[in-house]
Parts: sequence; structure tokens; C-alpha cells
Amino acid sequence: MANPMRDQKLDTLLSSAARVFAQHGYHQTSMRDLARASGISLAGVYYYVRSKEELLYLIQRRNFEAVIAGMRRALAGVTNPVERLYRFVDNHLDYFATHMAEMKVLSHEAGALTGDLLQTVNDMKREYTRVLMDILAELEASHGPAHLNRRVAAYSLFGMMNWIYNWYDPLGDVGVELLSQSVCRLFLGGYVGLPVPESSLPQSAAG
Amino acid sequence: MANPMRDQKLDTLLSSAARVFAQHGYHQTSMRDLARASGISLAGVYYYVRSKEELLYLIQRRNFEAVIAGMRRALAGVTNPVERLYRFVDNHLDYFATHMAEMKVLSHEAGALTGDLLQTVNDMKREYTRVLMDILAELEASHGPAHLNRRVAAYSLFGMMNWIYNWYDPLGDVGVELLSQSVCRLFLGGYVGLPVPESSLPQSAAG
DNA sequence: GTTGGAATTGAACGAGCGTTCGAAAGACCG
DNA sequence: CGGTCTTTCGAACGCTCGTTCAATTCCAAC
Repeated sequence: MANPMRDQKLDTLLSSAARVFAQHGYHQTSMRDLARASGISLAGVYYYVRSKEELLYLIQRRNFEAVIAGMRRALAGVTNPVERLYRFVDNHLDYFATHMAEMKVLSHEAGALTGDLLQTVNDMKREYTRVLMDILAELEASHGPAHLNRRVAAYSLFGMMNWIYNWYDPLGDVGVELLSQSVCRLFLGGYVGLPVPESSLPQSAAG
Repeated sequence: MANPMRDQKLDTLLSSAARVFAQHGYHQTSMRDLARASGISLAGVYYYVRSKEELLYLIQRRNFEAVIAGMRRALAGVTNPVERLYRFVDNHLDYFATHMAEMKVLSHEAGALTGDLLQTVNDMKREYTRVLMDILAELEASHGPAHLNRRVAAYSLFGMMNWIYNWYDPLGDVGVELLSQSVCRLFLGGYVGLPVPESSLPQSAAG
């Protein structure tokens, strides 16, 4: 069943498609554009993918799965709510910054899927959101009641993080670590009134 | 030159178009969809608008102009940086919440314009962003150095605000005032370490 | 060198797209 | 009523779209 050669070609197809989707948008991009960008013939694309929508779906699912897997790894064994939040944010932004095209497609083309494909991705989003909401609950338990509605806080944080494809340049002078720390500080300071000192934030989410 | 009857019809065309664009996306929507939604014939649409792109442009420009005008009004005569920030945020979110469809189109279809039309809208965005950046500078002057990069802070705030079309329900149990106060508190607490008490936030941005 | 499945393709299909245009209908004034 | 300017529209044009399919090429196994 497994076919490594085919999987590898599918991978390059998906990543070159993500690049074109990110640049011109999903609906603006034609299958002919994707064929040209990936070096396959138009009909050849359909050997690897059932439809244009499945192509978008595979991009979204693969990358979201990677984000979630990284998040689980980053949170494993960590109990301090502040550090858990930091690791959640850092994992999200780190993956975002190193996969800008794919994540722009995931963030911006959320509404382009339909039916079961949309359902599956939305389920992953619900699972992911739930983890953040739980961290917020832990934060409140350890640092007193929050200054604002938990759901509003969670989506505000997602807003900060998911908006970065509109302005952030991974090659610019703001590194990912600075970005993560900034967003964390912004959020923690306002959410539970925590002035976050440099030292309390880990240098990296690894480990 | 001025033709009130024509302007009014154009208005209803723009707002019904915004509704359809917001629901299905700009590129997904056909001119036939717009004709059907506005009750005009397909050819009739072109009597009011030069092209589909100009239609999008007019929606974006009109509403952005309204946001900027409201912001100028809200800031006029106010010197306290904290209150200026609150009014900036409140104006933005209030307009957003009362014009969800139009603002979703403005936020989500930013990249669909090209050439001069794109340029004009981008110029307005630059002007708008500059006002926020200036408020942040005032904040730093009066409340000590910020805890993070000013540009990162500004775009994080825009992220919180512009992301709301992805989750916020104006008819739900979270009112606009609560939303504005939440976002302000989140931002101010993290940006300059300001714990914002209830009383220091105005009840409304009017006046 | 033949076989057989995997991989690839050129060419075509039907549908829908944005836009145009000449003509019809309506509104206002003499 | 007749004339003129604004508004509306049915019908069509040329084009691009996502998708299909029969035919071909590739390549490892015998």
C-alpha cells in the first residue's frame, strides 16, 4: 500500500501548490497554474489528487496535523500554566514562520472547503482550540480570575497569531523567538495581569 | 453631476454585493450572483459599476473611509493616550460589529485588488496604521518604555481586531462594548503593563 | 525481449465566467 | 404627442475553468 516514491512526489506537489495558493489565492489559481509550478502535466496532477479541493484539503490537513503534533510534543510533561501557554504560542508561531505559504493557505482559505473535507479540518480546529481554552482555565486557576471572557481571550490570541501572514517577514529583523515572546507577553500581561520578566520565558520550546 | 437617486441604488448594490462576497468570497461570487442578489439584471449591474473589481474596490474604499472618519471624530480633542487607544479600538470594533459583511470583505479580500485600486486602499491602510503607531508612541512616552517592539504590537492589535470576522457573532452574548474593553485591556496590560480598571475606560466612545 | 502495472500525457468536453452592445422601456419637459 | 436623456435588459461573445480518458511511455521482473 505504501509507496514512498509516490508520496514524495505528492509532497512536492503539495508544497509547490501551497506556494502558488499563498501567492494568488485558492480560487484565483487554476489547475494549469499548479501543473506549471510543479512541472507535471495538467492531467498528471489528477494522478496524485482527486480534485482541486482535495489538494487544498491535503495541504490544510497535513500542516494542521504537524502543528498539533508539535504542540503535543511541546506540552508533554510541562505543568506550569505560564510555560504551557508559552510553548503553545511558540510552537504555533514557529511553525507559522517556517511554513508561511502553507499556513497562509490554512488561515486564509479556511472557508474554501466544503462537506466532509471542511468538517474534518474544523474538527481539528475544535480540538486545537480546546487545548488553548484548557490552558487558559489552568492559568486562571493559578493566577486568579481573568480580566476578561475566556473565549474572547482565546480568539484574540488566535487573531494575533494567525494574522501574521499579513505582515510578518520571516527573513526580516524580528526573529521568531522575539515574536513568540512578544505575543505571550502581550497576552499574559493583559489576561491575568502578569508582567512577564525575561527570565520566566524559556529560551526555546525544545525539550 | 450629483445624482442622489443613482447613488442610492449604487449603495444598495454595494451592500448586497458585500453580503454575498462575505458569504461566498469574492472570486467564488459571479456577477450573475450579484445581479440576482440585488434584483438588477446582469447587464444592469454594469450601468452602476465598471467591473467586478471596481465593485470590490468601492466596497473596500467606502467602508474604510467610514472607519477612518469615525476614528478622527473619536480622537478629536482627546489627549490622554490610554483613552485615545481605547477610542481607536472601540471605533474599529464598533464599525466592524455593525458592518460585519463589509469588513469581512475589507479584511479578507485585501489581496484581490490590483493596480491603482489596490494602491489607493493600501495608502488608506498606511495612513490608518500610522495613527495607531503614533498612539503607541504617546503611550510609551507617558507610561514608560514598552515591553515589546512597537510594530509587532501594532500588528498584533490589528490581528486581534481584524480576526473577529472569523468567530464573532454580533447577536451573541458578547456585546461590542465588552469586546472593545477586552481587547483594550489585553493590549494595554501586556504593552505597557497597565492593569486597566473598569473606571478608567469610558462607557462609550461617543462625545 | 516480452509482459504488466505504474506513471504520464495531449486533447477534448461541457459549463460557467466577465463583459459588451443594441435595443427597449421609463421619466421628464415642451 | 414628440423628443431626449437616463435606466434597464436579453442575448451573445470569447475565454478559461475543472475534469476526463484513451493512448502512450517508463521500468522492473521474468
